[in-house]
Amino acid sequence: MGKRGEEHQSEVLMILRGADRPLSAYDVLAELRPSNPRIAPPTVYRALAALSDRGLIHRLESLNAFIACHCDDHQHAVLSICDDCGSVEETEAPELLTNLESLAAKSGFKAARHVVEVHGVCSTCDDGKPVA
Amino acid sequence: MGKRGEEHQSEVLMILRGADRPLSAYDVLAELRPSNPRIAPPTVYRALAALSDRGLIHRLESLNAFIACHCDDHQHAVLSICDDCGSVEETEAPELLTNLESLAAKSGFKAARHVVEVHGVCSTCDDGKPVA
DNA sequence: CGTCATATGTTATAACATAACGTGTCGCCG
DNA sequence: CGGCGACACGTTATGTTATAACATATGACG
Repeated sequence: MGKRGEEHQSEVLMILRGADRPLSAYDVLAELRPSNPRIAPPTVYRALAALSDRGLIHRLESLNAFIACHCDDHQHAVLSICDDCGSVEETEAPELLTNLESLAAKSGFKAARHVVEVHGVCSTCDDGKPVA
Repeated sequence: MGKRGEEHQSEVLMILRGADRPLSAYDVLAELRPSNPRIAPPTVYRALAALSDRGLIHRLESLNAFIACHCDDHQHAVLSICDDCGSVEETEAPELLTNLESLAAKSGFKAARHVVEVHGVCSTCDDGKPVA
């Protein structure tokens, strides 16, 4: 089997980069199937976990879905999720996340990982309905 | 059937208040079963959704689980989740969340709901292993 | 060349969540 | 008072997300 794992990772990354919205693990699986008919969920999840560890994708915890990362600073990204069109914006906010850590640290909590997601309506969708 | 729904809500709230760790919807279901043998998942999810709307419980998106809320300010809570013992601390951080909103607003995004969760190790667990 | 450690593939199932439909309750209007 | 319409709740069934457990392939090393 050798390096099939890494090949899956790059294939998954391509798929996510080509998507204009978050994809679930099973969405990715479905896109993988044509070229890899016998692929199974654990393979996809392993590839997603590895890519996430390497800082190449974000997992959207509140959506159970994934997007390719476009940040310089993967660890300090804030994700703005449009509940209307499903698009996601990445914003880098190192200061805010530092504040968050120090806040937690006040009670002796050692932060290792952050989940910062904002749900709302993106500017494009908001323009479509300025009044209501 | 009348008010059975609200009765379920208060029973669910009691269960969550009595728990010292986050409970999944199915954990709650299991605790409801003895007194309500025929209860089904949608009933539990409806009760949880209603309690969440009312600001009485938090949903932990990164855990797919729920805790009772002890905050004054439910909307502006930050949740610190110990990956070691599973305990969760609620911290109120209205300023931080205001900053978060204005950050998102810079690109025209209208925030409606936040998910701010920090994973790490709580002070109690950290004391247990000061070196490693 | 054997065997051990590790990564990957595969099967099966566990855990989480909701769609869709049936049924009871209540208010409203005749 | 009785029927009927709206809505909430219960129930069945199923869809979606995730991982445990085991099988198999690969490569390192003696």
